[in-house]
Amino acid sequence: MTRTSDIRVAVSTVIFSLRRLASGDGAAVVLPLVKRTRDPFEGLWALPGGWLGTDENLDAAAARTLAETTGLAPSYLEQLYAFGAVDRSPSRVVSIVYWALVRPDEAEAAHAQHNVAWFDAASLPTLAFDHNQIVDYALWRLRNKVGYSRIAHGLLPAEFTLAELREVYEAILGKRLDPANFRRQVENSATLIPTDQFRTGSHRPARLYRYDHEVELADRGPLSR
Amino acid sequence: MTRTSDIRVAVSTVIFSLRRLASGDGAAVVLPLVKRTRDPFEGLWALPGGWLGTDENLDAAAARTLAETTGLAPSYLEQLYAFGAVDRSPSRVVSIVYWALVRPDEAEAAHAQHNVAWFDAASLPTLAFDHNQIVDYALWRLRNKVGYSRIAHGLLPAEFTLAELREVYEAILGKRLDPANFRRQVENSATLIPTDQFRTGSHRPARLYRYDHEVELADRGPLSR
DNA sequence: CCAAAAGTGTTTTAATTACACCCATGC
DNA sequence: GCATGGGTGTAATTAAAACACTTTTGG
Repeated sequence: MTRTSDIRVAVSTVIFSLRRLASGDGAAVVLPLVKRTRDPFEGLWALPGGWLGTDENLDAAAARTLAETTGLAPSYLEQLYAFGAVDRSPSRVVSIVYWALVRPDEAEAAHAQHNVAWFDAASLPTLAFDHNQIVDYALWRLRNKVGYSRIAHGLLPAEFTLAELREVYEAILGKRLDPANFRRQVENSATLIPTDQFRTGSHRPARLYRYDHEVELADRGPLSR
Repeated sequence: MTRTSDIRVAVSTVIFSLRRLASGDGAAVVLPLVKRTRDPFEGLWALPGGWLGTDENLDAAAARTLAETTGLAPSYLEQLYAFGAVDRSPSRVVSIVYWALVRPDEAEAAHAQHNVAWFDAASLPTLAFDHNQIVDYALWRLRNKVGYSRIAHGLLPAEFTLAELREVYEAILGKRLDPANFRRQVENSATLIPTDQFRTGSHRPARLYRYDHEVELADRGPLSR
Protein backbone atom coordinates (compact mmCIF):
# COMPACT_ATOMS: atom_id res chain seq x y z
CA MET A 1 0.00 0.00 0.00
CA THR A 2 1.28 3.41 -0.92
CA ARG A 3 0.15 6.41 1.06
CA THR A 4 -0.33 9.68 -0.77
CA SER A 5 0.52 13.09 0.50
CA ASP A 6 -0.65 16.61 -0.24
CA ILE A 7 2.92 17.87 -0.28
CA ARG A 8 4.40 18.05 -3.75
CA VAL A 9 8.08 17.95 -4.60
CA ALA A 10 9.46 20.25 -7.28
CA VAL A 11 12.96 20.64 -8.65
CA SER A 12 14.35 23.97 -9.85
CA THR A 13 17.78 25.08 -11.01
CA VAL A 14 19.71 28.31 -10.90
CA ILE A 15 21.79 28.27 -14.07
CA PHE A 16 24.76 30.57 -14.32
CA SER A 17 26.69 31.54 -17.39
CA LEU A 18 28.84 34.49 -18.45
CA ARG A 19 28.13 37.17 -21.01
CA ARG A 20 30.82 39.37 -22.47
CA LEU A 21 30.25 43.02 -21.61
CA ALA A 22 29.37 45.38 -24.45
CA SER A 23 32.19 47.63 -23.28
CA GLY A 24 34.58 44.89 -24.31
CA ASP A 25 36.48 44.21 -21.14
CA GLY A 26 35.19 41.79 -18.59
CA ALA A 27 32.06 39.70 -18.35
CA ALA A 28 28.88 39.56 -16.30
CA VAL A 29 27.19 36.64 -14.55
CA VAL A 30 23.87 35.94 -16.26
CA LEU A 31 21.10 33.41 -15.71
CA PRO A 32 18.10 32.20 -17.71
CA LEU A 33 14.58 32.67 -16.38
CA VAL A 34 11.25 31.37 -17.61
CA LYS A 35 8.12 33.48 -17.86
CA ARG A 36 5.24 31.87 -15.99
CA THR A 37 2.20 31.19 -18.16
CA ARG A 38 -0.16 30.24 -15.35
CA ASP A 39 -1.05 31.03 -11.79
CA PRO A 40 0.43 31.52 -9.30
CA PHE A 41 2.60 34.46 -10.32
CA GLU A 42 1.47 34.35 -13.96
CA GLY A 43 3.58 36.72 -16.05
CA LEU A 44 6.46 36.90 -13.60
CA TRP A 45 9.87 35.39 -14.28
CA ALA A 46 10.86 32.26 -12.43
CA LEU A 47 13.62 29.68 -12.22
CA PRO A 48 13.36 26.81 -14.68
CA GLY A 49 12.05 23.67 -13.03
CA GLY A 50 9.26 21.17 -12.77
CA TRP A 51 7.79 18.34 -10.75
CA LEU A 52 9.89 15.47 -9.53
CA GLY A 53 9.05 12.27 -11.39
CA THR A 54 8.05 9.23 -9.36
CA ASP A 55 10.85 7.11 -10.81
CA GLU A 56 13.44 9.82 -11.15
CA ASN A 57 16.43 10.73 -9.03
CA LEU A 58 16.73 14.31 -7.86
CA ASP A 59 19.67 15.28 -10.03
CA ALA A 60 18.12 13.57 -13.05
CA ALA A 61 14.98 15.62 -12.47
CA ALA A 62 17.04 18.80 -12.31
CA ALA A 63 18.80 17.98 -15.58
CA ARG A 64 15.55 16.98 -17.28
CA THR A 65 13.48 19.99 -16.24
CA LEU A 66 16.14 22.50 -17.16
CA ALA A 67 16.60 20.83 -20.54
CA GLU A 68 12.84 20.85 -21.16
CA THR A 69 12.35 24.49 -20.24
CA THR A 70 15.58 26.02 -21.52
CA GLY A 71 17.24 23.47 -23.80
CA LEU A 72 20.43 23.65 -21.78
CA ALA A 73 22.71 20.84 -20.67
CA PRO A 74 24.89 21.96 -17.76
CA SER A 75 28.61 21.34 -17.49
CA TYR A 76 28.29 21.43 -13.72
CA LEU A 77 25.30 20.57 -11.52
CA GLU A 78 25.10 20.54 -7.74
CA GLN A 79 22.32 20.56 -5.21
CA LEU A 80 21.89 23.95 -3.55
CA TYR A 81 19.22 23.69 -0.86
CA ALA A 82 15.73 22.40 -0.14
CA PHE A 83 13.19 25.18 0.23
CA GLY A 84 9.99 24.19 1.99
CA ALA A 85 8.48 27.11 3.87
CA VAL A 86 4.71 26.64 4.22
CA ASP A 87 3.91 30.06 2.75
CA ARG A 88 6.30 30.04 -0.21
CA SER A 89 3.53 28.94 -2.55
CA PRO A 90 -0.28 28.86 -2.37
CA SER A 91 -0.16 25.07 -2.34
CA ARG A 92 2.41 23.13 -0.34
CA VAL A 93 5.52 22.65 -2.42
CA VAL A 94 8.96 21.55 -1.32
CA SER A 95 11.50 22.62 -3.93
CA ILE A 96 14.82 20.86 -4.22
CA VAL A 97 16.92 23.54 -5.85
CA TYR A 98 20.08 22.87 -7.85
CA TRP A 99 22.58 25.25 -9.31
CA ALA A 100 24.42 24.75 -12.55
CA LEU A 101 27.03 26.22 -14.86
CA VAL A 102 26.88 26.31 -18.64
CA ARG A 103 29.59 27.51 -21.02
CA PRO A 104 28.82 30.76 -22.85
CA ASP A 105 28.82 29.02 -26.24
CA GLU A 106 26.34 26.43 -25.00
CA ALA A 107 24.15 29.14 -23.52
CA GLU A 108 22.99 30.02 -27.03
CA ALA A 109 20.61 27.04 -26.91
CA ALA A 110 18.38 28.87 -24.47
CA HIS A 111 17.99 31.90 -26.73
CA ALA A 112 15.97 29.86 -29.18
CA GLN A 113 13.34 28.96 -26.58
CA HIS A 114 10.17 30.92 -26.16
CA ASN A 115 9.47 32.46 -22.77
CA VAL A 116 13.13 32.18 -21.81
CA ALA A 117 15.37 35.22 -21.31
CA TRP A 118 18.77 35.82 -19.81
CA PHE A 119 19.14 38.32 -16.99
CA ASP A 120 22.11 39.98 -15.42
CA ALA A 121 22.46 38.39 -11.99
CA ALA A 122 23.28 41.78 -10.50
CA SER A 123 19.99 43.39 -11.52
CA LEU A 124 17.07 40.99 -11.41
CA PRO A 125 13.41 41.96 -11.45
CA THR A 126 11.01 40.67 -8.81
CA LEU A 127 10.70 36.95 -9.41
CA ALA A 128 7.93 34.46 -8.70
CA PHE A 129 7.78 32.63 -5.34
CA ASP A 130 10.92 33.00 -3.21
CA HIS A 131 13.14 32.83 -6.26
CA ASN A 132 14.94 36.12 -5.59
CA GLN A 133 16.10 34.73 -2.28
CA ILE A 134 17.13 31.48 -3.94
CA VAL A 135 19.20 33.24 -6.59
CA ASP A 136 20.92 35.33 -3.92
CA TYR A 137 21.91 32.20 -2.08
CA ALA A 138 23.11 30.50 -5.26
CA LEU A 139 25.24 33.55 -6.05
CA TRP A 140 26.74 33.42 -2.59
CA ARG A 141 27.54 29.75 -3.09
CA LEU A 142 29.07 30.41 -6.50
CA ARG A 143 31.33 33.17 -5.18
CA ASN A 144 32.24 31.10 -2.19
CA LYS A 145 33.00 27.95 -4.13
CA VAL A 146 35.08 29.65 -6.81
CA GLY A 147 37.53 30.46 -4.03
CA TYR A 148 38.37 26.90 -3.06
CA SER A 149 37.41 24.70 -5.99
CA ARG A 150 37.85 24.55 -9.71
CA ILE A 151 34.28 25.26 -10.80
CA ALA A 152 35.44 28.09 -13.08
CA HIS A 153 36.18 25.21 -15.41
CA GLY A 154 32.45 24.83 -15.96
CA LEU A 155 32.30 28.24 -17.64
CA LEU A 156 35.19 27.73 -20.04
CA PRO A 157 35.87 25.64 -23.14
CA ALA A 158 38.37 22.78 -23.02
CA GLU A 159 41.33 25.05 -23.72
CA PHE A 160 41.70 28.60 -22.49
CA THR A 161 44.26 31.24 -21.66
CA LEU A 162 45.06 32.36 -18.15
CA ALA A 163 43.54 35.73 -18.95
CA GLU A 164 40.26 34.04 -19.86
CA LEU A 165 40.34 32.04 -16.64
CA ARG A 166 41.05 35.18 -14.69
CA GLU A 167 38.14 36.92 -16.38
CA VAL A 168 35.83 34.22 -15.07
CA TYR A 169 37.07 34.77 -11.54
CA GLU A 170 36.78 38.52 -11.90
CA ALA A 171 33.22 38.31 -13.19
CA ILE A 172 32.13 36.04 -10.35
CA LEU A 173 33.95 37.85 -7.58
CA GLY A 174 33.21 41.29 -8.97
CA LYS A 175 36.75 42.60 -8.58
CA ARG A 176 39.97 42.78 -10.53
CA LEU A 177 42.75 40.30 -9.78
CA ASP A 178 46.45 40.83 -10.19
CA PRO A 179 47.47 38.91 -13.35
CA ALA A 180 50.91 38.04 -11.97
CA ASN A 181 49.66 36.70 -8.65
CA PHE A 182 46.72 34.96 -10.30
CA ARG A 183 49.09 33.13 -12.61
CA ARG A 184 51.22 31.91 -9.74
CA GLN A 185 48.24 30.75 -7.73
CA VAL A 186 46.75 28.59 -10.45
CA GLU A 187 50.20 27.29 -11.39
CA ASN A 188 50.86 26.26 -7.81
CA SER A 189 47.44 24.61 -7.52
CA ALA A 190 48.68 22.01 -10.03
CA THR A 191 45.30 21.66 -11.70
CA LEU A 192 46.26 23.12 -15.06
CA ILE A 193 48.15 21.45 -17.88
CA PRO A 194 49.92 23.77 -20.33
CA THR A 195 49.45 22.90 -23.99
CA ASP A 196 51.65 23.73 -26.96
CA GLN A 197 48.92 25.91 -28.42
CA PHE A 198 48.82 29.69 -28.26
CA ARG A 199 45.92 32.09 -28.63
CA THR A 200 46.93 34.73 -31.12
CA GLY A 201 45.13 37.78 -32.40
CA SER A 202 45.56 40.60 -29.93
CA HIS A 203 49.13 41.13 -28.89
CA ARG A 204 51.64 38.71 -27.49
CA PRO A 205 50.24 35.21 -27.93
CA ALA A 206 49.01 33.59 -24.72
CA ARG A 207 49.57 29.96 -23.93
CA LEU A 208 46.49 27.75 -23.84
CA TYR A 209 45.89 25.56 -20.81
CA ARG A 210 43.47 22.79 -20.05
CA TYR A 211 42.28 21.34 -16.79
CA ASP A 212 43.79 18.21 -15.37
CA HIS A 213 40.86 15.82 -15.34
CA GLU A 214 42.60 13.66 -12.77
CA VAL A 215 41.71 16.33 -10.24
CA GLU A 216 38.12 16.47 -9.05
CA LEU A 217 36.16 19.42 -10.34
CA ALA A 218 34.55 20.16 -6.99
CA ASP A 219 32.64 18.58 -4.18
CA ARG A 220 29.25 17.85 -5.59
CA GLY A 221 27.79 16.71 -2.32
CA PRO A 222 27.50 13.40 -0.52
CA LEU A 223 26.73 11.34 -3.59
CA SER A 224 30.09 11.81 -5.26
CA ARG A 225 32.11 10.28 -2.46
CA MET B 1 -7.95 21.78 -6.04
CA THR B 2 -4.94 20.10 -4.54
CA ARG B 3 -3.16 17.36 -6.41
CA THR B 4 -1.73 14.50 -4.47
CA SER B 5 1.53 12.73 -5.11
CA ASP B 6 2.96 9.34 -4.34
CA ILE B 7 6.23 10.89 -3.26
CA ARG B 8 6.46 11.42 0.46
CA VAL B 9 8.68 13.92 2.23
CA ALA B 10 10.49 12.91 5.41
CA VAL B 11 12.80 14.88 7.66
CA SER B 12 15.72 13.31 9.51
CA THR B 13 18.53 14.72 11.61
CA VAL B 14 22.10 13.73 12.33
CA ILE B 15 22.66 14.85 15.92
CA PHE B 16 26.21 15.20 17.16
CA SER B 17 27.39 15.48 20.71
CA LEU B 18 30.59 14.72 22.59
CA ARG B 19 31.28 12.02 25.13
CA ARG B 20 34.24 12.14 27.43
CA LEU B 21 36.57 9.21 26.86
CA ALA B 22 36.87 6.60 29.58
CA SER B 23 40.62 7.06 29.46
CA GLY B 24 40.10 10.55 30.79
CA ASP B 25 41.76 12.68 28.18
CA GLY B 26 39.89 13.78 25.12
CA ALA B 27 36.39 13.18 23.87
CA ALA B 28 34.66 11.35 21.05
CA VAL B 29 31.96 12.46 18.63
CA VAL B 30 28.78 10.51 19.34
CA LEU B 31 25.31 10.51 17.84
CA PRO B 32 21.91 9.11 18.87
CA LEU B 33 20.19 6.51 16.72
CA VAL B 34 16.70 5.03 16.93
CA LYS B 35 15.96 1.36 16.57
CA ARG B 36 13.36 0.74 13.87
CA THR B 37 10.28 -1.10 15.10
CA ARG B 38 8.74 -1.74 11.70
CA ASP B 39 9.60 -2.53 8.13
CA PRO B 40 11.58 -1.61 6.17
CA PHE B 41 14.82 -2.34 8.02
CA GLU B 42 13.04 -3.42 11.21
CA GLY B 43 15.55 -3.93 13.99
CA LEU B 44 18.26 -1.79 12.40
CA TRP B 45 19.37 1.54 13.79
CA ALA B 46 18.37 4.68 11.93
CA LEU B 47 18.55 8.44 12.16
CA PRO B 48 15.76 10.08 14.18
CA GLY B 49 13.14 11.62 11.94
CA GLY B 50 9.57 11.53 10.73
CA TRP B 51 7.17 12.78 8.10
CA LEU B 52 6.95 16.41 7.17
CA GLY B 53 3.71 17.95 8.42
CA THR B 54 1.47 19.67 5.90
CA ASP B 55 1.55 22.96 7.80
CA GLU B 56 5.09 22.74 9.06
CA ASN B 57 8.29 24.36 7.87
CA LEU B 58 11.25 22.11 7.19
CA ASP B 59 13.36 23.20 10.15
CA ALA B 60 10.36 23.04 12.46
CA ALA B 61 9.78 19.47 11.32
CA ALA B 62 13.40 18.61 12.02
CA ALA B 63 13.20 20.06 15.54
CA ARG B 64 9.85 18.38 16.22
CA THR B 65 10.77 14.92 15.00
CA LEU B 66 14.07 14.84 16.82
CA ALA B 67 12.37 15.99 20.01
CA GLU B 68 9.66 13.33 19.65
CA THR B 69 12.05 10.48 19.02
CA THR B 70 14.98 11.45 21.24
CA GLY B 71 13.76 14.17 23.60
CA LEU B 72 16.59 16.43 22.49
CA ALA B 73 16.52 20.15 21.72
CA PRO B 74 19.51 21.14 19.61
CA SER B 75 21.69 24.17 20.24
CA TYR B 76 22.50 24.28 16.55
CA LEU B 77 20.44 23.09 13.59
CA GLU B 78 21.25 23.38 9.91
CA GLN B 79 20.03 21.74 6.76
CA LEU B 80 22.47 19.18 5.38
CA TYR B 81 21.16 17.80 2.10
CA ALA B 82 18.09 16.42 0.38
CA PHE B 83 18.36 12.71 -0.36
CA GLY B 84 15.96 11.41 -2.96
CA ALA B 85 17.39 8.47 -4.86
CA VAL B 86 14.62 6.26 -6.20
CA ASP B 87 16.03 3.12 -4.62
CA ARG B 88 16.88 4.46 -1.18
CA SER B 89 13.64 3.10 0.24
CA PRO B 90 11.05 0.55 -0.94
CA SER B 91 8.53 3.37 -1.32
CA ARG B 92 9.48 6.73 -2.80
CA VAL B 93 10.72 8.99 -0.03
CA VAL B 94 12.60 12.26 -0.32
CA SER B 95 14.38 12.95 2.95
CA ILE B 96 15.37 16.46 3.90
CA VAL B 97 18.23 15.81 6.29
CA TYR B 98 19.39 18.24 8.95
CA TRP B 99 22.36 18.08 11.24
CA ALA B 100 22.43 19.35 14.78
CA LEU B 101 24.62 19.83 17.82
CA VAL B 102 23.61 19.25 21.43
CA ARG B 103 25.68 19.98 24.51
CA PRO B 104 26.89 16.91 26.39
CA ASP B 105 24.84 17.82 29.49
CA GLU B 106 21.68 18.12 27.37
CA ALA B 107 22.43 14.82 25.67
CA GLU B 108 21.33 13.03 28.84
CA ALA B 109 17.71 13.56 27.82
CA ALA B 110 18.08 10.99 25.08
CA HIS B 111 19.31 8.31 27.45
CA ALA B 112 15.91 8.14 29.09
CA GLN B 113 14.18 7.26 25.81
CA HIS B 114 13.48 3.70 24.80
CA ASN B 115 14.92 2.49 21.51
CA VAL B 116 17.47 5.29 21.51
CA ALA B 117 21.19 4.68 21.94
CA TRP B 118 24.32 6.75 21.41
CA PHE B 119 27.01 5.49 19.07
CA ASP B 120 30.57 6.49 18.50
CA ALA B 121 30.60 8.24 15.13
CA ALA B 122 33.86 6.51 14.26
CA SER B 123 32.45 2.99 14.58
CA LEU B 124 28.85 2.74 13.46
CA PRO B 125 27.01 -0.46 12.66
CA THR B 126 25.18 -0.89 9.36
CA LEU B 127 22.27 1.50 9.49
CA ALA B 128 18.87 1.49 7.80
CA PHE B 129 18.35 3.05 4.36
CA ASP B 130 21.30 5.18 3.15
CA HIS B 131 21.91 6.49 6.65
CA ASN B 132 25.57 5.43 6.81
CA GLN B 133 26.25 7.57 3.78
CA ILE B 134 24.31 10.43 5.31
CA VAL B 135 26.24 10.30 8.58
CA ASP B 136 29.52 10.27 6.67
CA TYR B 137 28.53 13.39 4.83
CA ALA B 138 27.37 15.09 8.02
CA LEU B 139 30.69 14.29 9.65
CA TRP B 140 32.52 15.76 6.70
CA ARG B 141 30.42 18.92 7.00
CA LEU B 142 31.03 19.11 10.74
CA ARG B 143 34.79 18.82 10.35
CA ASN B 144 34.78 21.27 7.50
CA LYS B 145 32.64 23.84 9.24
CA VAL B 146 34.51 23.76 12.52
CA GLY B 147 37.45 25.14 10.58
CA TYR B 148 35.83 28.38 9.51
CA SER B 149 32.92 29.02 11.86
CA ARG B 150 32.16 29.02 15.53
CA ILE B 151 29.94 25.96 15.70
CA ALA B 152 32.08 24.44 18.48
CA HIS B 153 30.00 26.78 20.63
CA GLY B 154 27.07 24.43 20.15
CA LEU B 155 28.88 21.69 22.05
CA LEU B 156 29.88 23.78 25.07
CA PRO B 157 28.11 25.43 28.00
CA ALA B 158 27.88 29.21 28.22
CA GLU B 159 31.26 29.52 29.91
CA PHE B 160 34.26 27.35 29.20
CA THR B 161 38.04 27.28 29.33
CA LEU B 162 40.26 27.40 26.29
CA ALA B 163 41.33 23.82 27.00
CA GLU B 164 37.69 22.70 26.85
CA LEU B 165 37.19 24.54 23.58
CA ARG B 166 40.34 22.99 22.22
CA GLU B 167 39.12 19.54 23.26
CA VAL B 168 36.03 20.06 21.11
CA TYR B 169 38.16 20.88 18.10
CA GLU B 170 40.46 17.94 18.75
CA ALA B 171 37.55 15.52 19.06
CA ILE B 172 35.99 16.73 15.81
CA LEU B 173 39.19 16.98 13.81
CA GLY B 174 40.66 13.83 15.31
CA LYS B 175 44.08 15.33 15.99
CA ARG B 176 45.89 17.22 18.72
CA LEU B 177 46.28 20.97 18.46
CA ASP B 178 49.08 23.09 19.89
CA PRO B 179 47.63 24.81 22.99
CA ALA B 180 49.70 27.94 22.47
CA ASN B 181 48.81 28.42 18.83
CA PHE B 182 45.18 27.50 19.45
CA ARG B 183 44.95 30.19 22.09
CA ARG B 184 46.28 32.83 19.75
CA GLN B 185 44.00 31.84 16.92
CA VAL B 186 40.80 32.10 18.93
CA GLU B 187 42.00 35.30 20.57
CA ASN B 188 42.69 36.87 17.20
CA SER B 189 39.31 35.76 15.87
CA ALA B 190 37.74 38.20 18.35
CA THR B 191 34.76 35.97 19.02
CA LEU B 192 35.55 35.20 22.67
CA ILE B 193 34.96 37.41 25.68
CA PRO B 194 37.13 36.69 28.74
CA THR B 195 35.26 36.60 32.04
CA ASP B 196 36.56 37.20 35.56
CA GLN B 197 35.80 33.59 36.47
CA PHE B 198 38.36 30.83 36.70
CA ARG B 199 37.93 27.08 36.52
CA THR B 200 39.78 25.60 39.47
CA GLY B 201 40.31 22.02 40.55
CA SER B 202 43.17 20.58 38.60
CA HIS B 203 46.25 22.77 38.65
CA ARG B 204 46.66 26.37 37.70
CA PRO B 205 43.15 27.85 37.37
CA ALA B 206 42.09 28.51 33.78
CA ARG B 207 40.18 31.59 32.77
CA LEU B 208 36.60 31.09 31.63
CA TYR B 209 35.48 32.59 28.36
CA ARG B 210 32.11 33.03 26.71
CA TYR B 211 31.17 33.61 23.11
CA ASP B 212 30.44 37.07 21.80
CA HIS B 213 26.81 36.79 20.76
CA GLU B 214 27.20 39.80 18.49
CA VAL B 215 29.06 37.51 16.14
CA GLU B 216 27.03 35.06 14.10
CA LEU B 217 27.39 31.45 15.14
CA ALA B 218 27.64 30.20 11.57
CA ASP B 219 26.00 30.35 8.20
CA ARG B 220 22.79 28.41 8.58
CA GLY B 221 21.87 28.58 4.94
CA PRO B 222 19.85 30.94 2.81
CA LEU B 223 17.14 31.60 5.38
CA SER B 224 19.34 33.34 7.89
CA ARG B 225 20.35 36.14 5.61
C1' DC C 1 58.75 52.35 -32.75
C1' DC C 2 54.76 52.00 -29.73
C1' DA C 3 50.88 50.13 -27.19
C1' DA C 4 49.30 46.35 -24.71
C1' DA C 5 49.02 42.05 -22.93
C1' DA C 6 52.09 37.91 -21.54
C1' DG C 7 55.07 36.49 -18.36
C1' DT C 8 59.06 36.86 -14.53
C1' DG C 9 61.26 38.71 -10.33
C1' DT C 10 61.40 40.96 -5.90
C1' DT C 11 59.94 42.96 -1.68
C1' DT C 12 56.75 43.26 2.08
C1' DT C 13 53.29 41.61 5.01
C1' DA C 14 50.67 38.39 7.39
C1' DA C 15 49.48 33.90 8.88
C1' DT C 16 50.91 29.30 10.39
C1' DT C 17 53.92 26.21 12.74
C1' DA C 18 57.18 24.53 16.03
C1' DC C 19 58.93 24.83 20.33
C1' DA C 20 61.34 27.02 24.34
C1' DC C 21 60.10 29.01 28.49
C1' DC C 22 57.73 31.13 32.56
C1' DC C 23 53.53 31.08 35.86
C1' DA C 24 50.34 29.40 39.33
C1' DT C 25 48.09 25.97 41.57
C1' DG C 26 47.14 21.07 44.04
C1' DC C 27 49.33 17.67 46.24
C1' DG D 1 59.26 20.97 46.05
C1' DC D 2 57.44 19.24 41.94
C1' DA D 3 54.33 17.73 38.51
C1' DT D 4 50.96 19.67 35.44
C1' DG D 5 48.36 22.34 32.75
C1' DG D 6 47.84 27.67 31.94
C1' DG D 7 49.80 31.12 29.51
C1' DT D 8 53.68 34.13 26.93
C1' DG D 9 57.65 34.79 23.67
C1' DT D 10 60.10 33.97 19.57
C1' DA D 11 62.19 32.20 15.42
C1' DA D 12 61.30 29.67 10.96
C1' DT D 13 58.37 28.69 7.30
C1' DT D 14 54.75 29.58 4.08
C1' DA D 15 51.38 32.08 1.60
C1' DA D 16 49.42 36.31 -0.02
C1' DA D 17 49.78 40.88 -1.82
C1' DA D 18 51.88 44.88 -4.25
C1' DC D 19 54.43 46.34 -7.94
C1' DA D 20 58.59 46.96 -10.93
C1' DC D 21 60.31 44.94 -14.84
C1' DT D 22 61.18 42.21 -19.20
C1' DT D 23 59.20 39.80 -23.38
C1' DT D 24 56.55 39.36 -27.52
C1' DT D 25 53.30 40.27 -30.59
C1' DG D 26 50.06 43.57 -33.97
C1' DG D 27 49.83 47.73 -36.00
